[in-house]
Amino acid sequence: MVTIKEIAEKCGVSITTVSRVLNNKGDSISDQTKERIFRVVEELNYVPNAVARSMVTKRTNNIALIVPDISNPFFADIAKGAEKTCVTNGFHLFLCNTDMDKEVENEYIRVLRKRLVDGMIITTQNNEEYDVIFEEMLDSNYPFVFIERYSDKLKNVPGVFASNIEGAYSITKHLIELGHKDIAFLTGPLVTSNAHYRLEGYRKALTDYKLPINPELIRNGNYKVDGGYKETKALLRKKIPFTALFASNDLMAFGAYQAAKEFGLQIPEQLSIVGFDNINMPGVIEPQITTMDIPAYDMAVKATTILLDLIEGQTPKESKVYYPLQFINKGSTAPITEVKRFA
Amino acid sequence: MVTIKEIAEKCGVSITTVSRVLNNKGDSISDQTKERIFRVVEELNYVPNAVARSMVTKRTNNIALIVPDISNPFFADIAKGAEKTCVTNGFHLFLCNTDMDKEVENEYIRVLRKRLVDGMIITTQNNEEYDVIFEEMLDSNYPFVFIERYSDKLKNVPGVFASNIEGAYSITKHLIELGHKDIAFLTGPLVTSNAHYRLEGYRKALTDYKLPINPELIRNGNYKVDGGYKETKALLRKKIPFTALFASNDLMAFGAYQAAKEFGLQIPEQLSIVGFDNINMPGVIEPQITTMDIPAYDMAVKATTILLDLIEGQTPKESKVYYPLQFINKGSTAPITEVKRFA
DNA sequence: CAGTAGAAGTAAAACGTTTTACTGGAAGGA
DNA sequence: TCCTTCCAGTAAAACGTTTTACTTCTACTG
Repeated sequence: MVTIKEIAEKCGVSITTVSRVLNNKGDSISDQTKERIFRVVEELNYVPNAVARSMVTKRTNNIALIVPDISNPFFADIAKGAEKTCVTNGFHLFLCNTDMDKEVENEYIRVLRKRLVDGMIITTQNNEEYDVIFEEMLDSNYPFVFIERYSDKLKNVPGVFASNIEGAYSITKHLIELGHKDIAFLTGPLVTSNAHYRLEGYRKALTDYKLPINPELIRNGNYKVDGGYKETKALLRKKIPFTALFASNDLMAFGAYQAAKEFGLQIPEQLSIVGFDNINMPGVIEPQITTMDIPAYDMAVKATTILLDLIEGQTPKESKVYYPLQFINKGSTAPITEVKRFA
Repeated sequence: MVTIKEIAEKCGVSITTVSRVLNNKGDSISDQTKERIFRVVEELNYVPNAVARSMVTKRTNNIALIVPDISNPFFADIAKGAEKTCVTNGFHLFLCNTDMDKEVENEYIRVLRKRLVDGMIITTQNNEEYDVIFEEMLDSNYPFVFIERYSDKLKNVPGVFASNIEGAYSITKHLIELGHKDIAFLTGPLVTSNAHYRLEGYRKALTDYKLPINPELIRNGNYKVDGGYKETKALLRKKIPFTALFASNDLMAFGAYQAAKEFGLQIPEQLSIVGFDNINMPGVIEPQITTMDIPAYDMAVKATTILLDLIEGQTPKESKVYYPLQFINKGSTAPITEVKRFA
């Protein structure tokens, strides 16, 4: 590797001069010298060592985004928002995919925290047992931001959140108003706060409308297609009657749809299905799935902005932001009057 | 930030000792001292600075994977394979998503190359104009590997490739053998080598079977759903008759499917559709789309293994690997005899 | 008792930059 | 002529580690 020293030698100047020129701080370096340096840099194909640079500047200009499942378009949107914001601010984004594995998530956090990136954005996956890491990071003033990860113990961490309770409430209400009484619910992985909140919204709606909560209709999913499929199959096999199903995210709703189809059910005539997230999926099902839109991209932009403020040492204008969700009717629900109940 | 120096002072030992203990090189440090050091490290919440460490070891133990479109499940699979291989080898993977933007890709390469990562895996997106960067990297011995990116100018870069020509040939042959003569083709972005090869396979099959190549049936897509949709719509609107459509990847095939459905076409009765990649999509369409399976995960594992070898300074056993593809019939094609030709 | 080996540790260089505080000389002004 | 200012540039410290080569002491061997 060619270093700045070699450039300096070859140019017959000091390394200070080279450094200055290369960093555009050469207010008092003659044009000839500058030119000569640039020429030699080109010639020797010199690439400054960012690691050495970071050591003295204490900056990498990189941030990391930790996501549980990059194949979920919801997180792909988050990634895009974060990336865009980074790029327009001279930062770079490293994406870290944990595959919903706590250990992997933690390992990433541990590694990244060693100053490899200037800060991180962490999405979902709660793992209370590891909250201590965040407390340490908070103590040592390491900049990080949450997206959709809430913990009472970590109230002071800036974050960006969807109004999950309200969202789940309103989509459940939609089903109730169509006359549904037996509404199945697929949770997300209960290690995440949003999975809890969505369940809470569902429960609250049922309670407010004086409908019983049937624990048998509530099943634990994993926010993935296969989970939605499996749990719905299980529900259908058990023959507990239900006329609507609320999957905590769209991916599971897809799985539920598939399971229902295989069971020969017409959607929405025989079964209403709703999801959550409003992900942009190429899946060409008909009808598409009614859902709650979460402004993932905007949330990511906001989270990144907050993080960058933190990195610059500024207190961000808002450090906790809640986003309202929007009901998107795509036709996968129907009034119960039309329901031809399946056996 | 607490440094190794502070730990050393608080323990009343030299920093050498601390470093040794922390790196498990303390073959000759007494157990008491070790224990004391660990206690103080814990107490002060010391996190070694990876940047400083990297500077002397010249290693980061991180590699980067650059992908054009992380929302494409094909690349999500690649990412998983790479990540897995990294983790089992004590490395970490940073994912960089370029959104198919050459400039962004290049910026990433430029930044990463400054020793922020020990090497990189670069997938698709050719941009000949920038090949010079790779030549430089080759010259300076910077470790990198291609997945599905081929350039004659860069023959010496190790890489892992799908047998695109053969694959495209055989799936086209499948259509021809069903009696199709007018087979539309949606290309990928022609800045990628694999888009070219798939087109070549298609052409070759037509030629071998003495079928004319109709340029009007070949349209340039972008490997995304919207591209498949748009180009298929355009084809259908032009009323140039075709009875089969070969989309260069599954994402575009989804778009094509959607377009065809909107046109009221039955699939496969009125239009046979095939894709490429065999991505694992939740889209619950029926029939699913016949495709060529590319062993993305395995390819990524291989590419990562090669890269890690390179990083360790070993010459990898194989530095250019071609993977055969497998035809997967999912029922989206039908013999032409059944085709009720659309107007 | 001299010599040696091992145990437990240390001082200092090195990694490749940036940055702070300085220097030598030329030009300009009084 | 002397003083000041500006220009063009430099030396050296600093960043936080790892690593090489060394030291000191104790215990053991013959």
